[in-house]
Amino acid sequence: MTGERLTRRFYRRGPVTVAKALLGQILVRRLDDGQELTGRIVETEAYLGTQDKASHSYGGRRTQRNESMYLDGGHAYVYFVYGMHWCFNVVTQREGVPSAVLIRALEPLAGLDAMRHHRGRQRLVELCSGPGKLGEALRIDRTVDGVDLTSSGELFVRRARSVASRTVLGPRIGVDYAGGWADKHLRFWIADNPNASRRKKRLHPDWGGAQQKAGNVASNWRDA
DNA sequence: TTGCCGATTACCT
DNA sequence: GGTAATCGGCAAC
Repeated sequence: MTGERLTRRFYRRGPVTVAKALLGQILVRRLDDGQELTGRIVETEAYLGTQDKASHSYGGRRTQRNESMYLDGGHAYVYFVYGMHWCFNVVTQREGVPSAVLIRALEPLAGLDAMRHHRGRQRLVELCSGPGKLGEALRIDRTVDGVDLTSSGELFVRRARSVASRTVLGPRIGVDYAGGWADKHLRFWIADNPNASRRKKRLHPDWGGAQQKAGNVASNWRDA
């Protein structure tokens, strides 16, 4: 019933590996009243750490806000953006190595009515199809920043029976300020899933709107 | 359907 | 004082 939970060993790998492996897994949020809200992870982004200009830990930056990125793999890194949204990340690699995976979209599975209430919207596809949306739908905020996903009862990732799906990759979203790092194909999603976040065309010679098969990721980026 | 823009605030320079 | 790993509404086409 509860299912197997992803372990420390899973999260301690590199962010690209973890970002791809998280696709298809089940994010579980248990509220104070015991209700379980769950969703299948359908879109992720890898943030490589100190060398990655798009990462909050670029150049070794360490502040009160991003402190959780320095925790051991398997902890939650939750931050506040644009004055109104909470974004949920899974910390990867070892303590002191500030890399993470942003969970960008879910396919809602359980607790749909609660999610609708939290979001103030009815349509399934509008509940968790974006990092800010899923944060609101699952009531993820500063209270779960730094939580250990390998032991917490209120937030963790359940291993799915099967994660067989065609996956694709492309540039990360909203990181245009990161120069060349904005164009690296470090976003991964399950092909044709209606719950993936919707973003329009991106003009860049390496991108051009085409999708690459995730199997080609090794030729672009891989964990050191 | 595409694209622009305001909302709103914690945190950093 | 400026900006941000976003979202949703609205105008124009």
